[in-house]
Amino acid sequence: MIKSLYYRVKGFLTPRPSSRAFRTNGETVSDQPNTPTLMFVAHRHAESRILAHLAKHGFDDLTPAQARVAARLNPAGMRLTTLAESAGLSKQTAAHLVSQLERSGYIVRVPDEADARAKLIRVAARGQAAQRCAREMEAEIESEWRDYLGPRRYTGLREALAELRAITDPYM
Amino acid sequence: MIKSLYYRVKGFLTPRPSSRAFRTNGETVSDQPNTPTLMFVAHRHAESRILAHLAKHGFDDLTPAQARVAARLNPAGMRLTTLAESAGLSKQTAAHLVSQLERSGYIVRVPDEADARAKLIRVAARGQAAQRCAREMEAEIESEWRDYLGPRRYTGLREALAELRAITDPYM
DNA sequence: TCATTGTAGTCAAAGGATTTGACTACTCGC
DNA sequence: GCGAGTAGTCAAATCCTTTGACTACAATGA
Repeated sequence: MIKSLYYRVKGFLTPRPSSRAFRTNGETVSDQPNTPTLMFVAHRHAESRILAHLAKHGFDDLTPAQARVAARLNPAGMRLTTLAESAGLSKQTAAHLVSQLERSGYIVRVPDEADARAKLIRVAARGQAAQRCAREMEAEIESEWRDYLGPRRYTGLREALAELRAITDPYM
Repeated sequence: MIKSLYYRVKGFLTPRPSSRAFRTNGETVSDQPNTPTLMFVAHRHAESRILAHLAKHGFDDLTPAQARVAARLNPAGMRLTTLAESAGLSKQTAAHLVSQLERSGYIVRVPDEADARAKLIRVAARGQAAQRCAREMEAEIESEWRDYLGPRRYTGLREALAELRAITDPYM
């Protein structure tokens, strides 16, 4: 028996409500996509809520791609190539988004003392404010997830995802 | 003590190796991003491998966005609106991608008997072949992840993700 | 020292993806 | 039938990403 398709109700193992097809208006839709797709769905949900939260607090000039790349920046400063690699973008795409973020006042580019070819991308005051704003919603979402799954399972989820980085994140 | 930052080695609780900063060439990079970002990283890895696998087997005219939308189709047929909603796209974007997929022979649009306004998007033979091809790599990735995390933790990951759909997937 | 090789970042053009707003055709409930 | 709502389309504008070529500086080793 495939255990994961069942759950416990009043002491019995019962098919999950989600394991039926739904929307049966002439079309049928199978459920439980593969694991990567499940990750995509949850990520998209979180991202759009964070973006909406930012927009509501005055950071309404951030596009999704800009926000995604800005989320990886730390105050200490980062090189473009490192940023691109960590965000999974080409240097050109990263440079394009960084230029937009610079124009909007979220970041600044300063020379890198250690290497005259390089520049450090630093989070400006406005960028730090945006990061704080984003972190508010992130915390809210994570606590919703923790409440829904329970602390034990939520921690397990996070740890499993963190460890998967070792075999999925080319930046590591 | 924050438990999740520690792991068990030879009976002791030890800081995770990943909880140091890395890339210390003048820049520092903090690690362990938030949970949604961890999901994003793993999903991106899987998606690009699936796309590469498809390209290697003759499905090299699929763009990422096309593949993402095609992955949600089932052979029974689906309406555009349903597809758009399930993929998290606007109707217009979905229609655009579906037209491309139709031109490339992956899907066909047939009238919906139940509603003269609607059409059913059906996966054509080429589309079914592509879906089989994609599923090969999906299975490979899932089994790698299972091997890496162990069956127990992998199942926990999958179940947690599946249950999160209830509060993150507007389509459900 | 100087030539070679490689890395950091930029420019520009092309194409792909997505949104916005307006529109037609059809359905459903009253 | 009539009004409100739904399924899908058209077109324009914008955003995102890739490709290829390029400049400037760094690191290596003869």
